[in-house]
Amino acid sequence: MEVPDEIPRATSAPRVSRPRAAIMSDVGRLAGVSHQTVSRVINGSPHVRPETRDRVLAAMRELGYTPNPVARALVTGRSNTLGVVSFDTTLYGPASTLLGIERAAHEAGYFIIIASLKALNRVSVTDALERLRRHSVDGILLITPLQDAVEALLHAPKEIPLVAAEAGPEESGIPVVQVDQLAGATAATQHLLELGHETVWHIAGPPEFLESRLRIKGWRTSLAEAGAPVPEPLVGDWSARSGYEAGRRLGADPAVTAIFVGNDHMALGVLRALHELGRAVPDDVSVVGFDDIPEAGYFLPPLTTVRQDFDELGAVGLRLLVGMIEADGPPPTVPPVAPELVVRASTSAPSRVIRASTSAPSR
Amino acid sequence: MEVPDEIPRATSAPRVSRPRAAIMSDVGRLAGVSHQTVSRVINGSPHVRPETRDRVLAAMRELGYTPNPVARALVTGRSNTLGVVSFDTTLYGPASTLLGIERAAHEAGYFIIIASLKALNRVSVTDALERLRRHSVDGILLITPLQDAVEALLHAPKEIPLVAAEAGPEESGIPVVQVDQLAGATAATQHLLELGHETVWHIAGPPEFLESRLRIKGWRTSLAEAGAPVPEPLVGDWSARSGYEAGRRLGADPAVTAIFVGNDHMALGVLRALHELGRAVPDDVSVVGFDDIPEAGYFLPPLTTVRQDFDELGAVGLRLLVGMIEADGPPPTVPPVAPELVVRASTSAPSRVIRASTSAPSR
DNA sequence: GCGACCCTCGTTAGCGCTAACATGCCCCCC
DNA sequence: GGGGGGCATGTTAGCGCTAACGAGGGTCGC
Repeated sequence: MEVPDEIPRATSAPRVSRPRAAIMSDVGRLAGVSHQTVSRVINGSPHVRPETRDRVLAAMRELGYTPNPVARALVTGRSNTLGVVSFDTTLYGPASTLLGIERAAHEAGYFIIIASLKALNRVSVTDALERLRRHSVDGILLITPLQDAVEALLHAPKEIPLVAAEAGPEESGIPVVQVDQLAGATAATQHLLELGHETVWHIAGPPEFLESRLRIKGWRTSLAEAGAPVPEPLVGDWSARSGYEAGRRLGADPAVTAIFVGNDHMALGVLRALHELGRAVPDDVSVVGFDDIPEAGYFLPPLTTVRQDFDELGAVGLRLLVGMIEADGPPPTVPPVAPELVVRASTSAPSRVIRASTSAPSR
Repeated sequence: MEVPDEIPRATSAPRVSRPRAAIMSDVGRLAGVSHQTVSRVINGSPHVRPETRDRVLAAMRELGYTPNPVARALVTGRSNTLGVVSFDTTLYGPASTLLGIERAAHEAGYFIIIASLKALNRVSVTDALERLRRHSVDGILLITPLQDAVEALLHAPKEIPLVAAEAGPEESGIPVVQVDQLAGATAATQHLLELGHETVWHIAGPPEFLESRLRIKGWRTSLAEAGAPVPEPLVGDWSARSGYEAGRRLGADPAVTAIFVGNDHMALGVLRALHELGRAVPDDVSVVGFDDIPEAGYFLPPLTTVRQDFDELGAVGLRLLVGMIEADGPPPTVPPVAPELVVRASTSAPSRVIRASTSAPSR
């Protein structure tokens, strides 16, 4: 090995790695081969004699050598790094998806580099894509639940593999992974309808979110198919606070006996509003949420909700992306991840049906 | 400009960037200077005539040139990328801290590359550090709330700037940013004591977590200082479920009138357990949480809790790290982020004090 | 028995950039 | 007015790696 000399430097700058890390030629020298042969061993070339390979491997071990990914990226244009464009938010969905992505990336041997955006619009998404591309990521995964982002994707560069998560229909030609929102909303609405409720009210998420629209659509369709009246949906912003406010309004109307809420956090606010109004859940009003956050089972009462497996979603997205990168073929279409209705204690048959000012026993 | 030729390739592999991205020499050629001058312009060297600079800038714009960060990283060893070692979990604290880090990194012009770990132990942390280092990150931020991780840090490489978040005392000589756990636990406990409770029970987080220990310590000290009896703390795992179980046990004891819970999620479980046991909150039992998650204000009843500004914590940590990288000096000591007691509706004076089997009015 | 061919290596040339030195050139001073 | 000293630039040499080609030696065929 080289002398790990301790030459006192004139500059006080703490030079990185005093015992400078071994490079390929060091390994080659120690193993008595050229650096190129070392490269062959590392990249699993078949044209290396087994005993040479062993010598190289031993030398690598002895020197504690690991290849420099940056140098490799410079020449190959590949970096074993994936970009994730994420909407800057604490929202449960994107955060959990990110987690699933990370986990799967780690398993697939990729690093994740994150570009988190304050706003999701055409300019910011395009910019993030470009920055990531310049960092020579091998592919990019987008967590882009907003309509505006979809528009940016229409003009996305074609040279780099892209996968969008939670990004709605494949208008952009970019492969999409998503949870089946329609199925989820339908399951929630039908559950309430089957319980005997005359109709189901809805507190939706912000209209910019594709999920909001899809859930509204699923809810509305189910209602229409059942011949139930379709009330005007209220709109929240996913927060418990907005759910609380919507809950106060809805709870004041005695005709309301069943509410399908756009997510669990808003549902929590609804629960509190209903409690304050003296409306018992589920006896007076049934409530269904969406997401199945880990706490949902501990609400008062435990919340019936639609489970979205974000972790799985992220993993599916990542595997699709890695597949596109490594197989280099056309992206396969991935079926949406199925949501699951989790029935707990916030829903029951209506004890009575009150319409406007008329009250009558149900059925 | 070169001819962006469309030579049909023998290989069917979709070669990246057909109209190959401009490089420095392209810009130089167009501006009539050498590539080195372009480099000078980019790096803000003062030794460039203003009109030359303008010509170069114009050429860059015309070609849509952006420097290749990988090539730059190879030669400088710096990449404008920061590594984050994060405990693989959905825990609110680490997740929020990560978010704060991202936000601040973006502002500081850095990318974040994440190494998320399944387990936090010496081997995994050391390995993550090494992998990140090889990717030539400029610095590493660790979100390592576990004791085991601290031990790994003791043997961390010294060549690369490191900052630990939520990592307890600076045993390792690595600068740490954290929320003042002792102050938070003290505030919670004293609040309950001042309300007139004889003592305060505690449901702690897992003992591997440094925060758990610190909060126990703060709680215990406050109790001791007030001359209040110190009950044995129960132990949960941060989940609502574990809080529920601990709550069932504690709630069954009529002597328990005040509980300081290690985090809000467990507090939610406690609230449900108490509700099931017919113990009113706050009339029969007061409950204080920790974290102030966004939903805490919508629990039934709204939860009194200790607010930790994780977002700020992440930002502070990142700024410290960037400071270390760019100033190259010794890391300044950063004061812990102050927690804040948020009083809501889950705490009140005890309506009566019941000791073991004796009942007597409070004071 | 000799050319064709494959296997196993080595040598060379970059990837796109920055660092270090070299080169003119103008200005200024004694 | 000639040399020293900036200034603005160009030239060269890498960073550590892979790709492309080349070379030596053995094997096989006819």
